[in-house]
Amino acid sequence: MSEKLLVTSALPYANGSIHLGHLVEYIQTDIYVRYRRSIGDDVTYVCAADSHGTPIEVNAGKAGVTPREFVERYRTEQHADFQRFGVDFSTYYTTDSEENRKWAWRIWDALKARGLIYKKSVEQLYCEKDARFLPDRFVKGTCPRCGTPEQYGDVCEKCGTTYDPRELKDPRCALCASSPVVRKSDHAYVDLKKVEPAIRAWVEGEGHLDAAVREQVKGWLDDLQDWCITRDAPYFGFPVKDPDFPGKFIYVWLDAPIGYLSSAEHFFASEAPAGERLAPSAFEATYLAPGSPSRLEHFIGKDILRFHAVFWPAMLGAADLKLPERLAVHGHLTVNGEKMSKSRGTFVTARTYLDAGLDPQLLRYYYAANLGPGVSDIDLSLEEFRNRINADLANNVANLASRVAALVERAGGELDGEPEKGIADVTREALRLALPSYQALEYREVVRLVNQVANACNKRLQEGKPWEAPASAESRRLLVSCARALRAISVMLWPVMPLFADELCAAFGQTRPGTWTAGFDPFSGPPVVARAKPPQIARLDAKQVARLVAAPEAAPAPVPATGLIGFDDFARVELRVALIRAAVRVPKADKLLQLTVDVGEPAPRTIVAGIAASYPEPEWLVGKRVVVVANLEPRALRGITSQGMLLAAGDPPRILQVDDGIAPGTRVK
RNA sequence: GGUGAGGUAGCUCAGUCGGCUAGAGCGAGGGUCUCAUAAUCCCUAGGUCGGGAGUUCGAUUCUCCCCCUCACCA
Repeated sequence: MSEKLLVTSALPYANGSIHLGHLVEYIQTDIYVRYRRSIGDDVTYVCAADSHGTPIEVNAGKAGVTPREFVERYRTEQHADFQRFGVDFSTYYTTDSEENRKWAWRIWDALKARGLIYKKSVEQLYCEKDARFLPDRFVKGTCPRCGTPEQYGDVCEKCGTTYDPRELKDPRCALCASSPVVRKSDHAYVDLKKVEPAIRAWVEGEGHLDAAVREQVKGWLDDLQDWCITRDAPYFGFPVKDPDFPGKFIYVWLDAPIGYLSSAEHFFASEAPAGERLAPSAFEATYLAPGSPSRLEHFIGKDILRFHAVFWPAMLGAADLKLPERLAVHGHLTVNGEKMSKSRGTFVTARTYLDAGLDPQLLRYYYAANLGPGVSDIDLSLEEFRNRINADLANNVANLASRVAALVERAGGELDGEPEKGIADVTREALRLALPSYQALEYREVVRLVNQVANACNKRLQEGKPWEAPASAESRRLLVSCARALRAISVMLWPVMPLFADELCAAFGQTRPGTWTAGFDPFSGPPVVARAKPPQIARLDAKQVARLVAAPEAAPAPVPATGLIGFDDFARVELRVALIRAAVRVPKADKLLQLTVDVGEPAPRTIVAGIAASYPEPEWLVGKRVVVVANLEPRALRGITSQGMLLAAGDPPRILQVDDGIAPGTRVK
């Protein structure tokens, strides 16, 4: 009965922080994964940082670190953010891995062996100063149609015209502002027309795509354009091994989806629990081979549909791998009805949400309440968010739990017995309908069902007035009915709000079934007791929600009038003990020393400190222990990236030393 | 310009394989209980189902034309 699934969310580009728009997808996927696990399926949920491409290569350079370091920083941050929102990946790997290199080369070879790759010479803009070809978004110029200046190389924001970067008037390199020249280069193209029938068969296959999406994709298939899969150096990515394309790199969009496979392979080979590991060959036989006993499901946003519905099946098919059982496509997030925008302050990051003091489960609930299987955008209206949470969770569900708990307490002892028919019918029906709704990604429907059950209970309490005689047989029966209906709510809501659901069940001494099946009956089970206070959902007020869209670039955190800071402010500063390994003067700088310090991490850090005046012989510092701010944003001083700051005092400043007994890396509290 | 999706109560949406008085939740107005988080529960919306034409005994649901919104593409 139980199925094996490999489920993926799109791989976030390791070039920025996670925002609420990303979270629509990861929460949608995570809810599905949890639903599947709760019905007893064996789900591996794979994700990774998409680590290649020109923007990463360029931005790493600007930050003064290697692309690999740059990517790793974002990968770590992204993974932590996802975890805070309850997104339960089996693994969060990277596309810049040996496994992925191997898979990318294998798929290239497969495309080649099928005769799908051909060479074409193309003209592109080339910046002689930076010695690189310029991708569309690295060119700025004047729109050839409407004359608007400062437009990117692919599309005019003003008039919406799309064009070739070569058509721009006064093109400029976005990096150095010099004028690019046109230069030719040979590139590899995939001849998609040759595999069009196979792609079409998959697209039209039952259950693979939502109807509206399918129509969209079929439109593309009628006029397939070939796909360029190489890029010129400098590029952060895998080199092409094929001797026909010397010096070229594999385009990031070829190796990104391959990251699904390589990350899963990596998980089974080295991260899975000991008893569940699979060697690459066994993994492939179980999850990737045609006819293998598992489902492959991808969740993506509509913006990357073409890559997943056209290119990806072509790649998999060429490599004799099975095609996905489902491609679930969602719409974008708007905030207060508009595209997220930094200038309007509606570009809300995961951190901003958490910093506003909001429970991540509330966002999960709101998304669930608005998510269906279609591609329509969902809007995070602050007003609606607040209404939804207050009306459904605080007033209806959590308040029901709260009143039932108080009454169970007054009824005394353990309660058991047959439920009231009315409540039982509504509840069983809701459970029955919730299963297929989850399967169909109709989370809106599940949320509706949950509220229907809570509403039926609230209504009966109002009629039955069990507070007048809590210990009477009728009251006890009603309370058992409500407590167990809450158990059903816990089961239905668990994929959306796992912590809340677990607490809800436990509060009445109830349990969630190990496996939620159609046969599960919430009305037979352990007796109802008032074991713990049920979980609370505090009503949100407008002020709290408004913190999400606080004015952009707002004044630095307002210091309270007293000049005091809260503990939280202090806790955000990560102070650690560091051991100085080396210290040298920074050339042409009177005050700066470049220090190499050990802060208990695998690699030492470089810190530039303005303490040279006090230490004419920098070597004296070697072996000393100091305190550094470890989570300070890296900053370049005199061309050297300083990864932190050390505490010093006086004028000229001298270091604050630490006892020898304290190990490098120890957190200072 | 092409392709695709969509336009139903103030808001978010459901629905009709053509048919009795077109539904839900939220918001708003009025009332109610007091176990509960000023929560619950009850009543109140009369919306040309984007516009027009056609098919039909009958269309919001089918056909055609038009308008508008969104997405993708050239």
